[in-house]
Amino acid sequence: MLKLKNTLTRTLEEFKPLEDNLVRMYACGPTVYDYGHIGNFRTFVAVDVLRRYLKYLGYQVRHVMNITDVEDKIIRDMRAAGKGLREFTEFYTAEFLKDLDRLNIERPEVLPRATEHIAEMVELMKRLAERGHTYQSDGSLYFPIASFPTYGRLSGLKVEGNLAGARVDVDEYEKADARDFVLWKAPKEDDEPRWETPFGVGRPGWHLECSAMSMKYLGESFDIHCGGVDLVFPHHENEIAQSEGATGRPFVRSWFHVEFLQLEGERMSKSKGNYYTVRMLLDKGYSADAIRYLLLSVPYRTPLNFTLKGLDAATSSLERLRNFRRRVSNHRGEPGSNARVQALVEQGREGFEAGMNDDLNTSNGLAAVFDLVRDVNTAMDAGELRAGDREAVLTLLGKIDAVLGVIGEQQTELLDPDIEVMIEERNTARRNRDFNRADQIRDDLAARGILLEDTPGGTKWKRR
RNA sequence: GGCGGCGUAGCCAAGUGGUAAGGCAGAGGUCUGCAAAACCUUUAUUCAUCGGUUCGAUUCCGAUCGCCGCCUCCA
Repeated sequence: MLKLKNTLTRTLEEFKPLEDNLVRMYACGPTVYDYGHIGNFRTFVAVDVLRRYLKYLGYQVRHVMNITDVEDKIIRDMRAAGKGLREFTEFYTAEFLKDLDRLNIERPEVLPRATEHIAEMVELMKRLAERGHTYQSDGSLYFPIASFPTYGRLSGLKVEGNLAGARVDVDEYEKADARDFVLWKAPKEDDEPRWETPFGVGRPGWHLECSAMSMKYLGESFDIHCGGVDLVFPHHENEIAQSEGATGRPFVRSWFHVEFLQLEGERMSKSKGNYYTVRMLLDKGYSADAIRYLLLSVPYRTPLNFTLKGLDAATSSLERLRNFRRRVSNHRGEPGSNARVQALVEQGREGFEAGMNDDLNTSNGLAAVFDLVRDVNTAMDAGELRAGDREAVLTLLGKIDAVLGVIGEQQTELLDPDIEVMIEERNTARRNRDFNRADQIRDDLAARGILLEDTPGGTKWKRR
């Protein structure tokens, strides 16, 4: 039984969808004005592991992730780039999607763009206006938090306390109360993107987008809402106020917040150059799989220290998993199965699920996988693995990797004929105890990225 | 100042009121012509520091120090 920690209640709760077998989840996506960095992608990988594990458990998943394609920084940077809004945001949206693919992050079922949902936002504002949750000031529309008594429940920030004392001196808009937030923003300059609405000309506030789009695609109440911890306040707090203010119904059952990532023990900072994009790491020769592995190897609610040394370790760990699968695949065993090995497989499955069920504790899930690797390797060394066991191990490994998404597809490509010839020539040399010749061929192949292993079942090869 | 996360071996880290998972790296060994892969052994008398509760605390409580996040449309 999957248990998830819920930021709203601050407790570990048994997960059960509101509707039968369907899980409706929303994740706050990127603001497309620049390339994403690995801190951003920690969150998206964590959400991906969540959705994949839900599917592993047999749920159908409807996952929505917004693309914020109109916002202050976008406007600032598109001007600097001398581009139009659409042209500018399409570029970074495409780059974002490429990074999702590289990191083997499954596409959400729906990827709505804010600028394509202005009508829904207007509808939402109408409902809020009817219920007394809006006021107009200086051409913009605001949400008065005094109209929503439970404001602050998610973040635990007391309205009378910190919020009242928060710094508000450089506010650009006229608000009745410094804590109120904007729903619809009047343009500040002539060339800003804008839309005509009954609430005036302007563009949407960030919070409004997420409420409008999540409810459009998932309904007024849904199961899980995801995002980085930094979004708890004010973004998610405001989403709750807007959504529940408009519908009078509970917005989200469970809030899933991913902790921050540190880089080499320090805060990530673009201005200090202390950050990595996926592309930057690929250019350094690291694999996207290793990046994904490192990002998901630490439970999502724990701070993660991302280091290049850690990436090396992740690369080696992945290598171990792949070697294992290759070895099992190549294993020739007697027909039938061995009860002891079958028990190991069952133990591995249970261990993996126990870890994942505990609020997606991937550290413990992976520990169970590595225990399985060691125990099955030992069984193979002892000649205890039979054909049925091989299938059982591979099946389990496949199911687990459908969640982790790091091991990847089994290598099935064929070698070039001339390489086959070289391997054969080397084996002939070995039989004749001409080891100099044999080692020379092995070195030549290694230079071409083909690594050899001499096993009792013959010479095996792998790339890289 | 308020709220929250964290501080465990060289590195990344799990964890529980009863005596420290897993991965990487290191050392020794088995196997191998040599490798590779794999396996075995080994690497924290100790879990930031100081007090307290307890038969017993890394795990609970208090204080202190340090890192990170939010309180400003930043994952």
